[in-house]
Amino acid sequence: MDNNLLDVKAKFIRGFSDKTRLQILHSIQDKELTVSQIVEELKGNQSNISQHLACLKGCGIIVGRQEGKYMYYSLRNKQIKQLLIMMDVVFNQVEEEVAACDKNDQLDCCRREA
Amino acid sequence: MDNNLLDVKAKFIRGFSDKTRLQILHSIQDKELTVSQIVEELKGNQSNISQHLACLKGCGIIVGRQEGKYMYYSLRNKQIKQLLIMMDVVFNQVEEEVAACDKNDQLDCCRREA
DNA sequence: ATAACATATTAGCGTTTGCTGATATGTGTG
DNA sequence: CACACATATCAGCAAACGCTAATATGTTAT
Repeated sequence: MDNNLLDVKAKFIRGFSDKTRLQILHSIQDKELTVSQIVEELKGNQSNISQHLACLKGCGIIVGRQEGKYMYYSLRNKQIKQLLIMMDVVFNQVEEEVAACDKNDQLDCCRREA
Repeated sequence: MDNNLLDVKAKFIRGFSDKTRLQILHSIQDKELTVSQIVEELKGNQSNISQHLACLKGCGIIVGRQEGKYMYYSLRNKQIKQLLIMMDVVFNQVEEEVAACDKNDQLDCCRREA
């Protein structure tokens, strides 16, 4: 794969790799929501959520649709939803596997502090 | 979802969100490889690759198997491979979609410098 | 035009990340 | 044992990230 494309792909995936963004994605998994609705749902900070939305949009993961003074966000397409579901499934699987089999092979990515 | 579990899930996904790690995963997608084989294949730095392997292992994405003085790494299970493939497919789709339809909605995640 | 609301953007910060180079650990071999 | 080789870990640094608070932009209603 083209070297630069690989960078873009990494950035694409990084879009999914944050707790707040995962929460946002979950909240709009099946319905469009307004920024303020998302802020409300996550009990988050407006600026913070807005930045994460910009990130997700920049990654191609979500799309925005302006309607009046509201901005509605939703997943870009069905495949993104499927990917989210699959990430979930595989993650849960791995979690179980790790918990059940390898007591010494804990999930604790990179330099995760205690 | 439990708040902490969501953090772990984010870390899990973060495992996939780096160019070098994507390259490593690609190189061991269908076969086990030794650290030095991976270093060779990516033309990378041994320390660097080793750290990325530790990260991938900590994320539960890959597993290591020692054999003599060699350490063989491979994907943890078939589902990880499927997830990788699906990430690929969805990413390519999004890329096309963005390139074809929304000239103004460029893929350029978060604060990606020029 | 002004006011009120919804969202985006900016600045500054502390933390985390990824890299390199040096060093440590581990494993087989003479 | 000493030695070579394979891998892991550490230290230090620069860049990227995520957060908050403040401010700017945009949209509707009065």
